[in-house]
Amino acid sequence: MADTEEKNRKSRTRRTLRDVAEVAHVSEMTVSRVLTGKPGVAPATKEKILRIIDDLGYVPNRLAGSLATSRSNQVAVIIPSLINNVFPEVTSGIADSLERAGYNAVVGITDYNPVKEESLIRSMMSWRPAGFIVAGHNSTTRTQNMLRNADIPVVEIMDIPDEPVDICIGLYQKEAARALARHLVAKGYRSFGYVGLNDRDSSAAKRFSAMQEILLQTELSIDHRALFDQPPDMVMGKQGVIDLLAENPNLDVVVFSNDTAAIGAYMHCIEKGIEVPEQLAIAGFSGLNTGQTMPKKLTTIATKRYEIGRLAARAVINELDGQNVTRLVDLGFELIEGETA
Amino acid sequence: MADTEEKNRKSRTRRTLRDVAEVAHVSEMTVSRVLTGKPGVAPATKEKILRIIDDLGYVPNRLAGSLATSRSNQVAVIIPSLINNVFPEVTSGIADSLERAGYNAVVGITDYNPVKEESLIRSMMSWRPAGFIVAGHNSTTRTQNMLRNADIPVVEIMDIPDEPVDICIGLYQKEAARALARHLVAKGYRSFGYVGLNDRDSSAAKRFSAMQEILLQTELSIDHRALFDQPPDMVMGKQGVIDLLAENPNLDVVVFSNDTAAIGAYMHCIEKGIEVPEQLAIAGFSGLNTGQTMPKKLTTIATKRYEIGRLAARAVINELDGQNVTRLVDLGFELIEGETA
DNA sequence: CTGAAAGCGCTAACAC
DNA sequence: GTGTTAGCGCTTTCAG
Repeated sequence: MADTEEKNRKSRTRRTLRDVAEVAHVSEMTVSRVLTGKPGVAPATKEKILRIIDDLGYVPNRLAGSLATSRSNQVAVIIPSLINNVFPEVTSGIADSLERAGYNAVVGITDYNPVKEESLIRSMMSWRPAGFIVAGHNSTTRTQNMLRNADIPVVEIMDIPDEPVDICIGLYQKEAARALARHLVAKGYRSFGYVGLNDRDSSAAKRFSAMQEILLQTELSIDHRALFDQPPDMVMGKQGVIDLLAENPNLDVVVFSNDTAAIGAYMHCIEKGIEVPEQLAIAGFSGLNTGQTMPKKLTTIATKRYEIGRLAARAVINELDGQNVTRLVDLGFELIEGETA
Repeated sequence: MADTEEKNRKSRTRRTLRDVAEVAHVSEMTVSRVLTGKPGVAPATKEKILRIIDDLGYVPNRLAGSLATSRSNQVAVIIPSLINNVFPEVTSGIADSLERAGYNAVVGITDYNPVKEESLIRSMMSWRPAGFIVAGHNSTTRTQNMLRNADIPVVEIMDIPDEPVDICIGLYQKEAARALARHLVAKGYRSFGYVGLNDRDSSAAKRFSAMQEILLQTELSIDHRALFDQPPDMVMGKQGVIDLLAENPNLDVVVFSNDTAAIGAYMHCIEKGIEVPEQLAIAGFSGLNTGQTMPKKLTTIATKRYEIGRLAARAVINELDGQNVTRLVDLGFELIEGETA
């Protein structure tokens, strides 16, 4: 217990630079220099100041600092959901990478709601973060404008949009969806079902229409859909497949908007003795670990989630550093030809 | 495109209250009143100001605002990891609940590292957040002191610690672990294995020792452990069970520090034709959806993750509002007697 | 209903 | 090496 006098009583008013300066018999500037690691402070003074800072339990006030410098170490991160397993992974990549460079992530969750997204971004903008990383592009026009007019790095991730605000890092969702559709057609499936979140999830919607396109080329189409109002988790995947089979027992294959839902459906099949893929094939999207650890590996599209996050954070940092940053990074995807489709 | 003059050129220097005030021919104070929703502004003036704000695309600077008021709408959230499925769920609960009250979550990830935790908390503290929500208590003494001396609400979540900093919401991990241990003993298992993260995960460590205590009462003990250096995911759960069985093929039951790992192990058993629970029983911890959707429901301890998050956020908000807040909320746990143990 | 003055805690830009 | 001055953009307080 190295408490100085004040014991554990919560200090009514926090200490300031001034307090430190007074105790050290130096000016505030000198303390500031020590704090910001600026050169030009005598080693002895520096040491004394550091000791006093520690003694006093002084914590700098970055509100004041940032206001004065108009620089911040906070990076705003906007994601649709944390329940959809994809986003914790990209967020981890972002947070790890930011943290290594002394930045913090301020995470906002839009719940796939464009209105929420807009107000969230507006609110975060008011903290004057160093940059923005945005996943999901349900963006309203106002959101787009805000991002375009922000004089800070903006990185869009996951889906590469048609008209990027600035930097973007991810993959062409449509291409990925097409690859999956082609694979399924080639495998000989003919009667398609789909389970996903409703149109709020624009990335998934994009993928769905891309798959339709491909199927139509061979006079096929996804005729049966089970859409939910929440990001599909395992329970919904299961429910989705039940609904679809009730609607059309002859379904060949069901595509799920994410792996988690697909896994739920697969579990259901194991339980009910439905042979996968002989009786019913299953395909997901994401390439989560979970799907690849199942007794039968899930057929899916693997994306580089952690890596996307990591690179997005790097892009923000490098852009702030004035380095040359590639505006568009396509990390691609990998079709995992598993055993479920 | 409702851009006023400046088109899409990024405005070099952001607009300020003053800009708005000048255009509106009023003082900054009047604009400020409108912005903060304070009464005492003529409806006409108010309307005009609002229009101008919109035209100008003015975004308030909360750094300045917070500095002036020493109030903030940011709540710092400290969690060990986003990969461990438990934390996205509590974080969702927190974010949802905060957002509804106009607050934002600033999420920091400690990676189960006390040193990182300390520096993270210090860094977040310097933003003068409205409150702190902390999960995981690997806390160093300095961390504890920082939190104790912060004159803002601090809520510890998940595990109820022996010496709470202030408010805490969660469950007694030890009790939960004991309940599980008793169940397994009652079921007749005698040869125990354990798979988990190493001691960095203090909650899991706590649970482990609590289980040992119970087992020792009947002259049993967990003799075989597979510890990893990362939060156990499915792949590790699988690897863990392989390692343990290699070490001791007569193992009755393996306890995993989380459901995800347990599921990985279960998948392995299905694959290898190991009968669960006849040949090998499996138990997890958390009660994730995934485990309960498997063909055989996972035996585990269910915790109220989303709810803990939700209540933690409410506690911060209510405390800030000066309402009476219960200092200790035990949300308990539920032993799920699944089919795997 | 509106405005003027002072200051939140820090740092940039100069002096010395 | 160190100090002084002037703000960053907002809000509080008090006047009118």
